[in-house]
Amino acid sequence: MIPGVGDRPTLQTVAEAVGVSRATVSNAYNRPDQLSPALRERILEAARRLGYAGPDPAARGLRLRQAGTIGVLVGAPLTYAFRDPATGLFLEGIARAGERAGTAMLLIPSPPGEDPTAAIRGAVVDGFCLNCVPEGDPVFAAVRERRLPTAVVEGAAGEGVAHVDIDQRGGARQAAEHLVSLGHRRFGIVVARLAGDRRIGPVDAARLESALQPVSRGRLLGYRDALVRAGADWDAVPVQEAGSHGFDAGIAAARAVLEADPGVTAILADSDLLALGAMRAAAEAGRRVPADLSVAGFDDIPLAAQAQPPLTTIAQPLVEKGEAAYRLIQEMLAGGPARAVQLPVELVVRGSTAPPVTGAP
Amino acid sequence: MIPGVGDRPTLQTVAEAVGVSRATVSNAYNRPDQLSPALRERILEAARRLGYAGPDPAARGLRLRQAGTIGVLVGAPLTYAFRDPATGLFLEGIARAGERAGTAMLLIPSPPGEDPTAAIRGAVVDGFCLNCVPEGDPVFAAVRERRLPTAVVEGAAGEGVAHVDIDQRGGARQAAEHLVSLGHRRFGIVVARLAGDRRIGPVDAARLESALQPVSRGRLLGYRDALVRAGADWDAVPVQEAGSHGFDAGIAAARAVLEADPGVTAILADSDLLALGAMRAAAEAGRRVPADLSVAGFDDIPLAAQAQPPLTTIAQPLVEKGEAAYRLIQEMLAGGPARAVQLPVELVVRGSTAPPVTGAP
DNA sequence: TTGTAGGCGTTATCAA
DNA sequence: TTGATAACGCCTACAA
Repeated sequence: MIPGVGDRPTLQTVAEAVGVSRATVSNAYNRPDQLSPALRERILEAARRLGYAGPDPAARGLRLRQAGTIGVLVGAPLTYAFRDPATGLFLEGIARAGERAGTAMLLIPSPPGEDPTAAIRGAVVDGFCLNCVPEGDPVFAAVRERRLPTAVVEGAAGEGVAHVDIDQRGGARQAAEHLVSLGHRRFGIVVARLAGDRRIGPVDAARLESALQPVSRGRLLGYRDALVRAGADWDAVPVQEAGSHGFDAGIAAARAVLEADPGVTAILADSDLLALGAMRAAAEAGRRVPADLSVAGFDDIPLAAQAQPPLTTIAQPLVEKGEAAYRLIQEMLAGGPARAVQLPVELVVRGSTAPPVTGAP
Repeated sequence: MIPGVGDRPTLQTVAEAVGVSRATVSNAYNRPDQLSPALRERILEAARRLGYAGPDPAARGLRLRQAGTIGVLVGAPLTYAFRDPATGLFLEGIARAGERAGTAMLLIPSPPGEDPTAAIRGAVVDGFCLNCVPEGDPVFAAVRERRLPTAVVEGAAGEGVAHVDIDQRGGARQAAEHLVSLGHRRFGIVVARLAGDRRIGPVDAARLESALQPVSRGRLLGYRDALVRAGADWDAVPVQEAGSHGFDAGIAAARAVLEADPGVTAILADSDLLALGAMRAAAEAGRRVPADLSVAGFDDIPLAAQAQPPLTTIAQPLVEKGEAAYRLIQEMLAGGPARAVQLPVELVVRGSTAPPVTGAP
C-alpha cells in the first residue's frame, strides 16, 4: 500500500497534491527558509484545502526522540493533587518553568486498585518528576525502569536521581521551639500520614518507627526533637494521625487531641490545612485562638495568611520546589549529572500563636 | 546500519541477545499467551540484563495511532489553574475519569507572550478538552486544526465540538432573586473578568456589551435580569471587574463597590473566592455579615461551606463537569457524534445572606 | 509456538 | 532550492 493513502492526510498526501516531495512539505513547516516563499505558500494552501493537520506530533517525537513533555506523579490518587493547596503550588512551579520552556506536563494517574505502573510505562515523556512518593513504592521502581531523567521531590532518594527537598525536621523543630519559647509546655500534635495506608488514630512509638512517608515522618521527628529538649514527657504528648492533609481531617484530629489531653495549650500541625482545621475545632470547643490555644502549621499556603487569626507557620518555597525540580530534570536532559537541592524554610510568626494564659511549667 | 545497534537497547537488541525475532520479544510484553512461559521469562530476563526499558511509548503510539492521553487547556496561564479551587475541581473531574480509564492528562501551557499554539500543535494526545477559552481565542482555532475529538467547557461552541456547560445566567439570576426575596434593594456586584485583558475597574454598559468571557458575561446578565425585574435602577448598580477570581482581588473589588455606593445592603460575587474576599472587605469596613451586608457567591467550592459565616452560593457540579467532558471525548473517540450537555445548578442558602436591617425599598 | 515483512508519519543527510 | 533515501522503534497479519 502506498503510504499516505489512508483516511487522514499526511505529509505524503500534501506532497502528491502539490507535486513535490515529502521532505519539501516537511520543510515548509519546520524550516521556512529552506524553500521559496511561493512554494511554501502553495504547500500550506494545499494542506489547508486537504485538511492536513500539520506534522503528526507522535511521528515527529519518534523521529526526534523527544516528547517536549515531562511526566509528573504525585504520591496519591491524582484527584487529591487538586484539593491540596501545597501540592497545587508545587505543580504550579513545574507548570511555570515548563511554560517558559514551552514544555507541557503530563499528569500520570496511579489508580489505587489497578496496576499503577501501566501509565508510567506508557507515558510519552522526556523525564519524570515524582512528588511525595514514599520509599519502596512500586511507582518508584517503574519510573526507574524507564531510565529517563528523574527528579524526586520530598521522597526517597536514589542513585542517578535528582533530588529536591526542604529540611522537614529542622523546620518542624523551629515551629515547636517557637511555642516552647512562648512558654508552652503541654502540646498536642497532628500529622497527616505516616504510611501508605489511610490510617486514622493515635500514633505510638512503633508507628513512628515504621513510618515510610518522609514528609510527616521528618516533621514529627522535628517536633519530638524540640519537645524532648524542652523537657517534655514525649510519651505523654498526644499525637494524632489525620489520614490526609484536609481541613475536615484537621478538625477531627484536633478534636481527638483535645479529648486525649484537655490540658494542651498548643497544637502543632503537620500542614496548614490541618492547622486551619485545628483552629476550627478549637473554636467549636469554645477555645479562642491564640488566647486559649496556640496553633502552628507548616507550608505557608496563601490561606494561612488569610485566615483569622492569620496562621503562624513554617514557610517553605512551594512554587520554587517545582521550578527547581524542573530545572534539575533539564540539566540531566542536557547531559548533566543528577544533583540534589535543599531549599530553605523559615518560621513565620503570625496571630495564631501567643504565650499560654497560665504560664505554669 | 543495523537497527537496534544505537546506544539505547530496543526490541531488536533484546531479540538478538536471546536469539529470537523482534516479534517474539514484542509478544513477550504485549501478548504473554502467544509464547511459552519459559521463553518469555528468558526474554524478560535478557531485557533486564541489557537495561531495556520496555517498548517505547512513542513508537508504540505511532504504530497504534493512539496516545492514551487527552490534552487539557485552561483559559489562562497554566499557573492560574492551581490557584483557583473551581478550576482545580474541574481538573479533578477529568483526572478522576481518566484514572478509571488509565488515561493520563496533558496540561498544555499557553505562554502569554510566545506563540501559544506551538504546544497545541505538538501535543501527543487523542483529544482535547478546553476550559473557559473565550470566543475568538487563537487557542481555539489551533485546537480545531488538529482535528481531534474536542470538548469545550464553559466556552465558545463550535461545529463538531462537544460542549459542557451550566446555566450561568439562570444560576446568577437565582442568586439575585434570593437576595431580592429577602428584601434587598440596593446591590453591588463583583465579577471576575469580562475579556481577555486583565482590566480592573467599574463596568459600564459598553464593557458588558463587548464582553467575550462567557462565564462572567452570563452571570452578570443573570444578575441584571433579576435586578431589573425587581425594579432596581440598573445603571445605578455599582459593578466592579476584579481582574481575576482571587481572594485578594475580591477584597479590592468589594472595597471599590462599597465606596461607590456605601448604601448597598448586598453584594453579588461572580465566584466564591471573590465572595470570600468581599466578606473580608466587609469585616475590614466594620460591617458584619450578614447583619449589615449580605454576600452571595457562585460555584460552591469546599471553602464556601467552611467559611464563617458559611457562604450562600450557587452550587455547580464542578467535578462532574470534568467527568462529563471526558466522557464526551471518549464517545467521539469511539466514533460517536459531538454532544452537548448542560449540568444543573442549585441555590444553596447558608449564613452569609439575611434580610437587610433597614428594609426600606 | 515462532519468524517474516511491511508500514505507522516524520525528519536528517546528502546528492542533484 | 528540491528530492531520494534511510532510519526512529514498534505492532500485526500472515506464513511456517
